[in-house]
Amino acid sequence: MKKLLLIDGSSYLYRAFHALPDLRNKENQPTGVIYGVLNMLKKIHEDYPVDYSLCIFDAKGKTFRNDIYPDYKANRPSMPDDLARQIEPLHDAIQNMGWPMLSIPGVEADDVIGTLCKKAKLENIQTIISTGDKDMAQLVNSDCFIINTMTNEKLDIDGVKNKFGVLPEQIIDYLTLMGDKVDNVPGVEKVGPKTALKLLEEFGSLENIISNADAVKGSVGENLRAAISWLPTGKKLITIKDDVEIPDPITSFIKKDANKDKLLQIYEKYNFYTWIKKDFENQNQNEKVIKEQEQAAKFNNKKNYTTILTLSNLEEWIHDIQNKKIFAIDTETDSLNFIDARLIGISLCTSPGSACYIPLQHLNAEQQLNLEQVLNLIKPILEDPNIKKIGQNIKYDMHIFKNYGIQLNGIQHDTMLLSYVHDSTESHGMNKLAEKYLEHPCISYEDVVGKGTKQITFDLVDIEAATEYAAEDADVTFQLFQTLYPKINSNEKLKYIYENIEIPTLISLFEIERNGVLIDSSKLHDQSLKLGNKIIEIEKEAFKIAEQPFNLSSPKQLQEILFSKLGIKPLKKTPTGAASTSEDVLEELALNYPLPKIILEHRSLSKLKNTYTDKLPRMINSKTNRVHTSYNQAVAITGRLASSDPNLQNIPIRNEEGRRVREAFIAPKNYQIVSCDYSQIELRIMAHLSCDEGLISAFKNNLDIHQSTAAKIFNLTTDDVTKEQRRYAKVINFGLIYGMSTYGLSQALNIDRESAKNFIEDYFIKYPAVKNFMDETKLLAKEQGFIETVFGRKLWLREINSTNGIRRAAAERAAINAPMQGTAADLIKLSMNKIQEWLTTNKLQSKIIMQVHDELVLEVPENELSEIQKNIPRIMCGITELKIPLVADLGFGLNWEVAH
DNA sequence: CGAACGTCGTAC
DNA sequence: GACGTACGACGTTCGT
Repeated sequence: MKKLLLIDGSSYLYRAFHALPDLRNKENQPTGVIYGVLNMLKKIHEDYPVDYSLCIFDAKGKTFRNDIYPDYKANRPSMPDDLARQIEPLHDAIQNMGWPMLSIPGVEADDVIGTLCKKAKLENIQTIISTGDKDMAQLVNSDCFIINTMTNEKLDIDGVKNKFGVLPEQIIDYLTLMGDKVDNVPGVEKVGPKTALKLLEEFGSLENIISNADAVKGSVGENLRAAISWLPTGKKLITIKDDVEIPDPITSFIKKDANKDKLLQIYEKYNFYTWIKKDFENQNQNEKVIKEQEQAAKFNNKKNYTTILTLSNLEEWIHDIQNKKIFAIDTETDSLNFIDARLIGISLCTSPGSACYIPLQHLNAEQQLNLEQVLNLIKPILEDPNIKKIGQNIKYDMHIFKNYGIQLNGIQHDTMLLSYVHDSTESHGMNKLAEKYLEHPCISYEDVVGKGTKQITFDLVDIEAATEYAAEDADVTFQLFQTLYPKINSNEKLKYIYENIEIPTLISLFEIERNGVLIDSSKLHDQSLKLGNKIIEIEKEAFKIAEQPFNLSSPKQLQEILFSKLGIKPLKKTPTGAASTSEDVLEELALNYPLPKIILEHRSLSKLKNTYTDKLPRMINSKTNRVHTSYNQAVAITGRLASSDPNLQNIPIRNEEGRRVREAFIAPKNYQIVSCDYSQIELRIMAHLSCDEGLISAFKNNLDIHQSTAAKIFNLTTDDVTKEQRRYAKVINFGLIYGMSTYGLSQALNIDRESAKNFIEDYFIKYPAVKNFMDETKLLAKEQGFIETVFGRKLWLREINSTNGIRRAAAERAAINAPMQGTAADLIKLSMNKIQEWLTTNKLQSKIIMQVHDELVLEVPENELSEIQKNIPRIMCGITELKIPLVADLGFGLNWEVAH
């Protein structure tokens, strides 16, 4: 049976107008309805593939219903101008999409639909009506059902019966009794759904009700009798016509090819950039292929695992690897600290299911090959760039081999990074990946070495168990690669991110981590002593005020002292309902009480001491005398790096005392610390993404962006901007990047919400494209479930359509922030890789020693300083072309504090 | 005694 | 609930 889809375009119009934000293009023309209706049309066509389809709109002017009843729809306000202006362009767009469209004067869209519905049934064609209008329920029959696109509710005969309690053929009578407020059609006074249903159940039809009107008791009966003369007219108004003159046969309602040139023009004119990408770059194909592969993948459970105990066996494996030229590798060690870790064993896998484990430094082993001998034999294949390696977090294995003088070359794939690029929001641990993609539960590390106090190091694991565990790791890595790589390889953008950003970043990070940072531990030690003394003084003072000793770092005890003992009123609650003692609360309380101020001081000092001045010296490696942080490349969902053990990306800078920690990040003798950071990188990216002319010109003219923003929103010349006004503008600028609300801004600026709201409104008036960018980003995220960075990194936002408002709002903020934070992350990774490559090819002694999101820190021999000064900013600024210039500021000195 | 959680604070 | 992304210190609670 052929199918016909009839779309009530007019009901779409109003829905799009009210449901969507006031989107506008660059000429300030409203575009939300055009976007919304097209979007709904795209979706319905996708969800209901049919043979024929037609989109019907109401024609302009009066209809036959006005002749019957002059007050028909008389209560309707005339169409808002912003909506009316979008109708022509919308019709134009629909026609260029190739979708058949129709409007017939003198009747409503409903009547056209009703007529076609009847025609279709006669021609044995099934009809699907897409509308939100309940009146259409009268059209439902065994070959016709209604789909409400908004609610996804399907109304067939049973659906109508369930929803209204009456059959489709009774709907006209039912509605006639109730009347229709929206269309200004009266019914029987005081009769609503319940009463109408009851009457129909009793008498079956309107005619029967009328002829039995005298039998109806009470006020319902009175009202009914009063309405009798009206009801036939009401029925005429509510009945959808089925005999409209329609020029074309149903068989002519076939989708034509889209006029791509025109469509592209339209998309450009109305700023539907996301559709330009979607409709003109064919990525749907890829996604289908990926889905198929996903279903095919399962763990190959052959598990042919061998322990290598003889040289001849080892040589066979090496030979096999030389032939295959690609293999998975994993190392077992006795420590997570990559500098100190000793190599306990190596596992290799050359094809699914067959893997080996080479025990090297197991204690209590009956038999085991000699470490040096094995390393000498496999060194050539490990260092051969033409023999490709696959690993899971292979940066770690690179370090382990480096500890034995082996440079792991030919790094082709890292399954952790494949997973990260594929979907950064998932976890990328090997066991999780194996479960997800191979449906294979791995032996867990804890199963092998135990946990807690009973945990042993890997060298104490017996070789049989070690083989089962370690060989499986290599096997799983190989199989994960086989499953994951096609997902990346089939998508141009993700392939770019993986091959041109993440894999090279892995290598750069290996170098940076290996280089380490020189720390002046005696300086930090001095600072710790001073801080310790101050902290003791402060504690004494606090005890005096509280009239008792207590733990100043215990929020719970502090709550007790402040809010019970001293009787101070709590200002805020924590998410769990306890009285908050957070900084902003204490700050406010400090205006009236002495203790909060002391607590704040204590918090600040003990944070410094515990987290930095005490911790950093302890992290100095005794072999290298340097601090080697770990950069985790696969935790931050936006594409940023994260640093840990120790975290070098949150060293204090914002106040004097904290800043002094940076003085302990020093250059070796005859070296300088060089710091080069991108200026206002995220705001620049916002300017690029939003195409806002005001922002772009500010950056092109190299203005102080916060000052320039202040001048705009306060209507001043830049010279007249006060420091306070600049501060406000700065908070707004940063708030925007984070999707800050009026509440957030009011808190940050300590102003009332009304003023905060005004600030944001003023901002958006002055920077309209920014507003538009944010609305469109949110819409796009809702529509496709993810957003992309400029370079095509994909970030999924699964909560974006959550029914939980709080979660949804959080996802919306994340959606706004992600393209900016993520693009910035892409940029600095690209720069870092290029700089690392440039240093290597030019055989410079300078080393990158840290990355802090928008900043690269280097250790530079004095004789290379001028070359570094010249080239690092050059590379960073030229890494890509955006609509705004990139600016990188460089500083240098004997320590990081001076350099930055 | 350690794991898990809550709260707070540091960076960009 | 309210500003995005991280890491980590400390205290508390809970279960072994």
